[in-house]
Amino acid sequence: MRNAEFDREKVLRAAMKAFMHKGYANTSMQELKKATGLHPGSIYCAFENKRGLLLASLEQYRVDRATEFEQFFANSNLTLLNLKSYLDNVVIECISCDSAQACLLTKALNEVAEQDSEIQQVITANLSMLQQALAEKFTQAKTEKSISTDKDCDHLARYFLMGIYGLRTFAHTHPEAKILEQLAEQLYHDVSQ
Amino acid sequence: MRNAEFDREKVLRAAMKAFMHKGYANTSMQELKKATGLHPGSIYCAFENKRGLLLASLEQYRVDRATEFEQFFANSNLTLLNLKSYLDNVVIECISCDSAQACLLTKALNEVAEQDSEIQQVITANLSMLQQALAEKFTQAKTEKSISTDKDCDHLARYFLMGIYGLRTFAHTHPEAKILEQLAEQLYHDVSQ
DNA sequence: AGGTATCTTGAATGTACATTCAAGATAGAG
DNA sequence: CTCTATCTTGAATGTACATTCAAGATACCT
Repeated sequence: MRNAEFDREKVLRAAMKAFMHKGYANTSMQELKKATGLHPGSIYCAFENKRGLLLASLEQYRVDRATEFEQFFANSNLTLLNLKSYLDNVVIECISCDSAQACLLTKALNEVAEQDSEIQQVITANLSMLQQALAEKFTQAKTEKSISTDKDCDHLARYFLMGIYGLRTFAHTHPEAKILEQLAEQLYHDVSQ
Repeated sequence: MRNAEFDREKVLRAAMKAFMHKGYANTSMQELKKATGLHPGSIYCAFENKRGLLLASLEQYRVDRATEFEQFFANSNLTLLNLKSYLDNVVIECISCDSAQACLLTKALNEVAEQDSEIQQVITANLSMLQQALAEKFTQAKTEKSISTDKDCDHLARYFLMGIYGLRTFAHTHPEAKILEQLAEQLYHDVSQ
């Protein structure tokens, strides 16, 4: 008997980073080897192939993001303020201009989902989970009386998420802090008034 | 003497369609040959290489979209209503689920701009032009007294564009007409109130 | 300490691709 | 009608890639 030597989570996070930085097709096996420290043989043994590595990375991304999400809402009953923090964090990621901070889900959605319905489904499921988690937070904010609008919480969550997608794309061409903050500010206003 | 036989605009629109559908890296020269009707040699003679074809396609896309944009604002003094029509048209394109109706600029921005600063610049310039054109329309809507907000028109244009980016991404996972229309409706409301 | 099952390694493989180029075709000039 | 400059064709080229696999290394069990 002998166990694998590598740390699966570390490997997947490295692969995630590489895919986010250069995209799926443009990340060669050699680059994945360099990024993960795993030789091709090991990658194929552990994940079947490059596509399997992407699928595993997407799953790890989901887990990591879900954890991160809960942390934003852990320390307070002021759910609406936490939603603001969550949004501010997106802006910070956008400003950092670190392409490794992009969203693996939207990146992969643009590049590979069109050609691969399984990956399409995985990504859609992940984003739907995020959307539902946001809807719950909006519902909570309503019961806390922080939001007085009569709009549907599912709708608010969708609009908020749409804004985040838009913000990320916008940042690709205009990564100026002030402008992104202004946009986020209005988005926050429009979902909370 | 002898002139080229192919119609440059037709070829570029076919290439555009192919790139929008499958992305840049995943569209092989063979597929481009099938799409454009041009043999590899002709493509290389006319556009230098595959990247040159993308650049030329991006330029044709800019021209086509600028024409289309002006048409939306040609027939009326009710600029605000025309902005609504423009937005509704984005929703219609999203609903059609025809990936060839996606936005070549955002698609290329996601896939290649990160690795190629010239293409990055071209796309950024194109999107900035659209943003500025939108800002002018918002200014006009204000002088027509259709908009009473004291918000900066440049800001309104950016927010509107951000919403469109978000809408397009959102549609990839939820191409349901009703939901997209609802989101567009709120976006319109938030920029026009 | 020895045996073995499993993991790791990285060179070898085949494939798919962008790109080239020389032969063939054709429009227009004279 | 002939000639030639230019365009068109598509097979040939070299490269870069994902994937495989057999040899080597190593941890665990007895």
